[in-house]
Amino acid sequence: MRSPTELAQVFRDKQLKLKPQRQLLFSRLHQNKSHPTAESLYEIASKQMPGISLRTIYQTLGELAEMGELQLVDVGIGATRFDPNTGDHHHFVCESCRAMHDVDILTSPKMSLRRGGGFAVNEVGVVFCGRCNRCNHKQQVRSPESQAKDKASN
Amino acid sequence: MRSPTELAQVFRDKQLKLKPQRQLLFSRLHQNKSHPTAESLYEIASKQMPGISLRTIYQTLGELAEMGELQLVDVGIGATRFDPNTGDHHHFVCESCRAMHDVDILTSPKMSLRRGGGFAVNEVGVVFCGRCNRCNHKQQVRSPESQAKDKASN
DNA sequence: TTTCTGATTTGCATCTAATGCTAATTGACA
DNA sequence: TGTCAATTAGCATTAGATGCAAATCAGAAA
Repeated sequence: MRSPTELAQVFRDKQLKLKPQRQLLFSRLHQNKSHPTAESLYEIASKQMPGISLRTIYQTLGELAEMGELQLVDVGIGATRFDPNTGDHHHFVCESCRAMHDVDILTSPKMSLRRGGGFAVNEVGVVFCGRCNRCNHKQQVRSPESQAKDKASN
Repeated sequence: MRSPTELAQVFRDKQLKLKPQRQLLFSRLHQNKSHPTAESLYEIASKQMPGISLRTIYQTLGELAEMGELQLVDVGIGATRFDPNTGDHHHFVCESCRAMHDVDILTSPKMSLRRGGGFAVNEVGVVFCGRCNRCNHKQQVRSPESQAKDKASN
């Protein structure tokens, strides 16, 4: 995703308005490596701009995605994640805390270009599931409360 | 997934009952390569057993998945698919008709075992997106009605 | 600066997919 | 045949997301 300043220019060029809600989201998303959901962005944005609507978050995220500024990542568990890193890469998801991390591409180009069974492949998504570093170090039996705590601290 | 007969035995051994609803689902799932959703199984099952509950479909699918007889495939668009092929393989999804097809594994074992960035990887899911054979041959502009028709015929 | 207008925001209703809960039913064994 | 726990089915509820319409407002034009 481009910088907030660059995005502002893009929006101006397209005759789109630069409301403070958008600018806030631009800045919260730029170089954000946490793969936030709409809800988590809503919480973050609400701190700076109480009263901002969740609907607006969805709206803006959708627009940015459509403009190719954001990558949508949906691994099937929970909500869609939004990734400002639009380069060629894949994702690791921790089964325990659900944190998501970028994984630099390691599939061979052949894999992406492969045609098999008559399919024309446009995209290849690879999702690695497992336990992240942090969760690996907490191997004890965990209470649901402490798991909830984990989740909240992401 | 094992055959309906084998499954019946497994269920008996576990003191689980063999209601006709279950037996129907066993037979509809066995060697089913269509990657059905709960809803689509519901439609199919309803034809043979009008009045069967969608809740029962979800229930039974969940049990079979927990027993390792079914693989859950969730690519983030629409509902979870259920795959009786529990072997090591991946999936192709057609962006146009949403049909899903098995793709025999082509990731190297190294990829599955890989550890990177401190992650302990348990599973690697690869999803290929594109256009299937059939949809590739219908490149004309399509009306929403004809697309709906496609969807219904899966 | 003021006016105007269409883009944005927001709140609410709605939707899909799925699960929780409970009363009623029933398979299978004694 | 009777018993009882497993199962079913219906209904409520949830999470995540989108559709819609009224109110608001950024920014161009006057």
